[in-house]
Amino acid sequence: MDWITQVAERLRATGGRMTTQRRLILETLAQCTDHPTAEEIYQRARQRAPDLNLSTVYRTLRWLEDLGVVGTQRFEGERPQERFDPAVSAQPEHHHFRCRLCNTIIEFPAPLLEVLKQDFITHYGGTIESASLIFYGLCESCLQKVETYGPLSFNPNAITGPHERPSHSTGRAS
Amino acid sequence: MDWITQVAERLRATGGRMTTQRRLILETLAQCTDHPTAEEIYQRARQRAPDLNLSTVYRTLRWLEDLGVVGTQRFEGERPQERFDPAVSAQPEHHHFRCRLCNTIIEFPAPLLEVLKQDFITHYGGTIESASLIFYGLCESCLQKVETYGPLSFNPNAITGPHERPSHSTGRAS
DNA sequence: CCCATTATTGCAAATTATTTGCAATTAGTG
DNA sequence: CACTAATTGCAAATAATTTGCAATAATGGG
Ligand SMILES: [Mn+2]
Ligand SMILES: [Mn+2]
Ligand SMILES: [Zn+2]
Ligand SMILES: [Zn+2]
Repeated sequence: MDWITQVAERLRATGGRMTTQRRLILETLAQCTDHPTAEEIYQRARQRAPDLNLSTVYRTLRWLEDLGVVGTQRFEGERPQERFDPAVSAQPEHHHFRCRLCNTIIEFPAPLLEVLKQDFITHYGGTIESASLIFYGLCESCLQKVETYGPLSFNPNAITGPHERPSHSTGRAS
Repeated sequence: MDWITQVAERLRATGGRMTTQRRLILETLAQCTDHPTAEEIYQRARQRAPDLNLSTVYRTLRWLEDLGVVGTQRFEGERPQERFDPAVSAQPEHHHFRCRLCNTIIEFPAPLLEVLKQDFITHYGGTIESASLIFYGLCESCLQKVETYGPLSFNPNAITGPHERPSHSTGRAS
């Protein structure tokens, strides 16, 4: 039984219905190797069903989030938008490195984190149910480029557009 | 020389001006022991200067962010709003635990994280410039309560209001 | 296979967080 | 004290996400 059928069954079990849209979104997610935004998932899915609606994408994603089928991530320095992580079912506890220049994301396991969790609990008590660890820096390839060509002051892959926060302005004229 | 004067000097050094509003916001931040949102900082500061404007708060916070005087944090399960961290200058590398029930945040140092960073770099190369680690779970006191009274299905301290995401709804009637 | 029930969709409008343009104000400088 | 550029307040723009509702479609039973 494949992933989609599995999810579908969990859905049915709670009185939910498997619809064309949901199947499409699941198929789209299954093909992701990245951490797309709702909008990106919407655009990818829409290529096969142009009348799919963004609300449906959001609703489906929230539902999958509740089911633990997708995770959500927010990365610093980005527009305040949520990114979805279809990989959580495959690798339940993985963490993220994000390159400040090319925005590449590397997923990695961190078994050592358990020690940190234990450490915390010994000091402060309580329980830890989940953890989010994000490293920010330069990926190997960007590091090479910087070493070769000197520091880049700009982000070559930066998403541009209004409502960005490129380098701070208090309003003074340039 | 106190913290505010220090920040003020850094500001001057780049052609900035120290204004009443900025001083007020800095004083407000200096008194924070938590991780307030822009709105919260605005409300606290406004008690002393009712005509302070929220835009000014945002602009000042972004400026402080660039200076590395405040940090920003986003916690899972919250409204998608940014929280500001006035403690970064005092404790440059500290991390966060957030209680799922009472929303308490505990700050803690994690020197062991260096090992994890090294581990990562040995595997994938590149460099790590910063790291964000957040633990989610139950704080000691909530854990006690749960053990005594049984699991609470609701969050006693939850921020409520529209645009929340309380427990997922696909739109079906209840 | 068709019907009834009700979950789900598409659409448009609402919400909320954050940013921005601009004219009026003000800090810093001499 | 006057000048100039930085900053503010205000209102409006932007953008991500959610929601109400009528129309549509999935499921289960007859
Ligand atoms: Mn991932
Ligand atoms: Mn903190
Ligand atoms: Zn890179
Ligand atoms: Zn607690």
